[in-house]
Amino acid sequence: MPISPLRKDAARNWDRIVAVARSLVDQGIPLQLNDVARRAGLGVGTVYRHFATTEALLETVATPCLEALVAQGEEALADTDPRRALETFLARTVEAQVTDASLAPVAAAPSDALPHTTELKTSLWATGSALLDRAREAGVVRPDLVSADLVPLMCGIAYAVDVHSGDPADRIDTAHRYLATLLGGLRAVPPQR
Amino acid sequence: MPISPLRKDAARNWDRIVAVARSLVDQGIPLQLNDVARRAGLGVGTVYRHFATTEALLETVATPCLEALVAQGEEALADTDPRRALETFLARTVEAQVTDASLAPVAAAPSDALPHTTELKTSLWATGSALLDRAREAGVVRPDLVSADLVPLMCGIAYAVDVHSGDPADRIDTAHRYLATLLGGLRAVPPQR
Amino acid sequence: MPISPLRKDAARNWDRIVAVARSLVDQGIPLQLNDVARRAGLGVGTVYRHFATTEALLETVATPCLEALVAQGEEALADTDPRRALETFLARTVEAQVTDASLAPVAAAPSDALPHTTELKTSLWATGSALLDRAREAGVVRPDLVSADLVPLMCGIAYAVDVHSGDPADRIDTAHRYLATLLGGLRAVPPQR
Amino acid sequence: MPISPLRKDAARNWDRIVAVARSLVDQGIPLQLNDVARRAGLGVGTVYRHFATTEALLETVATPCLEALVAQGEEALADTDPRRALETFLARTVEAQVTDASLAPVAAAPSDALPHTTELKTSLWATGSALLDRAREAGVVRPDLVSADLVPLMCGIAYAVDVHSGDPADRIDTAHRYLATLLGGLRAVPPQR
DNA sequence: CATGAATGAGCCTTCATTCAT
DNA sequence: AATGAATGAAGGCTCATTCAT
Repeated sequence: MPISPLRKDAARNWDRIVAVARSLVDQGIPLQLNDVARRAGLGVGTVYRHFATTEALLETVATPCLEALVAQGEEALADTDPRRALETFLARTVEAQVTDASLAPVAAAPSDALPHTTELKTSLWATGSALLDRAREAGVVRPDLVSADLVPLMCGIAYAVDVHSGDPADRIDTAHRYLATLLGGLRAVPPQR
Repeated sequence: MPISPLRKDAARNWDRIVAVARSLVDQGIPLQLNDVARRAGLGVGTVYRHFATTEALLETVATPCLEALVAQGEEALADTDPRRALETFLARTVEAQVTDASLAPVAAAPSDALPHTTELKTSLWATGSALLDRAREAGVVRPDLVSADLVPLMCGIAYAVDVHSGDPADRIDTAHRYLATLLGGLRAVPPQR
Repeated sequence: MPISPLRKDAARNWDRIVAVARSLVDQGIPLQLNDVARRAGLGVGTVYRHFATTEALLETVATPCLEALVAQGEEALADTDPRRALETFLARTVEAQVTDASLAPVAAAPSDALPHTTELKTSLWATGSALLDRAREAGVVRPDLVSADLVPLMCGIAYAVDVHSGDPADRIDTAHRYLATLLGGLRAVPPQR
Repeated sequence: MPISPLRKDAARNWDRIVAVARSLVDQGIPLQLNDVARRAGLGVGTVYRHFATTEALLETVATPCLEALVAQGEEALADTDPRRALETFLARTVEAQVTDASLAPVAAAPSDALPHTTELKTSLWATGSALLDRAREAGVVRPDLVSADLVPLMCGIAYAVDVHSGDPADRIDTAHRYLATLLGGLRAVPPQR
């Protein structure tokens, strides 16, 4: 949502822009501010006023979903079973990524256009980190995986689902299958044999 | 290498182009046929004559590496330990991907520019498939992973390594760590608890 | 200062705008009304209400300096030595131009945005003209230079100083040197030889 | 002229571009590569291929004139009268500047787009410098003017002529008058009084 | 009076591809 | 076969000015 309260008409334009961007993202069409402006029936300048860069717009599109994930992270932290807490949280994470095309690029980006995005990502990272630590201490995950690996691995799974590219309806199932496999390996396996 | 025998000068040009492209790929510079032509000291037309599209050139650059992987697949098939065979083969696969920037896009592409690329990829797929089947029959991998998942998962790991983006020298280690985790999960784990 | 009495708040805005513009001019940043508005913490409309064009604002910024020059012109007219009167006046003129970046464009402009600017420039022109005439009658300047040449020559010197572009601290010295040279030539030199 | 020999058609385009640019310069219309392309009936890319920047095109337009000046510099150096040599050279210089609008910006620019331009400017500077030194040694110019002042002063005169802005036909006369004045001052004048 | 959102023409630049030489 | 000039659509971004609130 816009940082400072906007005039009603400006707010309507802001909404339109984000809506158009959302629909483009959903159709897999790359965001271009000129294009967004045209489709929204607005001048380019208007779009640039609201979103200085493509990234800023994309992050704005992704924000609601990131916020939902943050909320789900809170819930996971409340779960007393360390393994279930971690696994549920990661499941929500990959589900979101394979469901909403705006997330993957935002998650993988090394830097953010909007401070708010950074806050959300930091919060998510902290949650994941806490959940992983707790699980590790409980001895339910292998000890050589660290919190800095969580984001790459989740992005990797989402990417794998993209590469798999079967029926769009199967994306979530595939994601679950891949995550389950990874989680199987994440469990504290003594290097067998 | 070029499919049909070329005149000697044409062959030299072909080599130059591929060499330039290889060095660009290694430096992380996106391939552009104009650019390649200039750096190779050739006309654009010459480059287009040899490689109709950027993809064709990229696949050509990737070919030796794919061929090496095919050879390693043969070796793996000769290994009598089903699990070790599979795991070794997958390890070679991800190592190649994180080492050679030309592979990831070729591996992930749903279609190929060159028939030869398709042959190599098909061969690799068949090898992976055979190794996976054998391992599954031996009961050493979980039964819900099918051969169509191998490529996506390997690409996913390579992507995860990219997202991790630490010291380039650590890429192989990171790749091994991620693969080990996945393989841990790949092992025939009874849904615990 | 604003022509007609303004409401107190309007006057405060006017002051802010001019102050911001002055600081921009001093930093060599080109005036843009949008930019000025933002830096002044005002709406663009407010700035446009006060100053219809960039030129109007620039002339307003230049005004105090022009007024000071007019005053110095009065003093020069009171000097009984015709040559010294002229030379001192011209010295003040170029010093002002190389010191205050708002002057050069205003001085060189063939037309003005503000009537008051025209008045000041006319007054300065008249002063220069009178001083030149007096000097010419006294036989201390060459006869082929006319009052219409004074402004161009002073602007030319200021421009030459810009082109010279050495240490900013040397600008005045350079200007003096160039003016001295010109004045040397201005003196009633019989085409020697 | 183009550095390496061009194909006939390319040469024709090069000529067209330069001709269009020349006519724009003569009409006082600012050069814009897109605009030049349109007027020349060529694609933008063609213009960009020949001239990477506006400055490069402008310098190309100015080149013949600069070359002529260089030639006149050679002649001046052959003149045995130190004062006449210097004064004639400077006269040619300002005449060129007020006659050809492409010169002033090129002369005043602190850096050049084309190496050839730099060569020409360097050569001119050296010539002016030599002529000035010779004149100074002969005691016919004041000692405090150095070669680094020549370019600024010539540019200043040209600028003064622009500011004067009378009948275009009078520009050369005005330039001569201003130069004569300056030269009068340049002569070795003991600080009189 | 003040605001500042909206406009959109206008400029710049890149690059994949074609085709005359 | 080789060349490389030409093309021009496409995309990015800025900024002076207007006008609804």
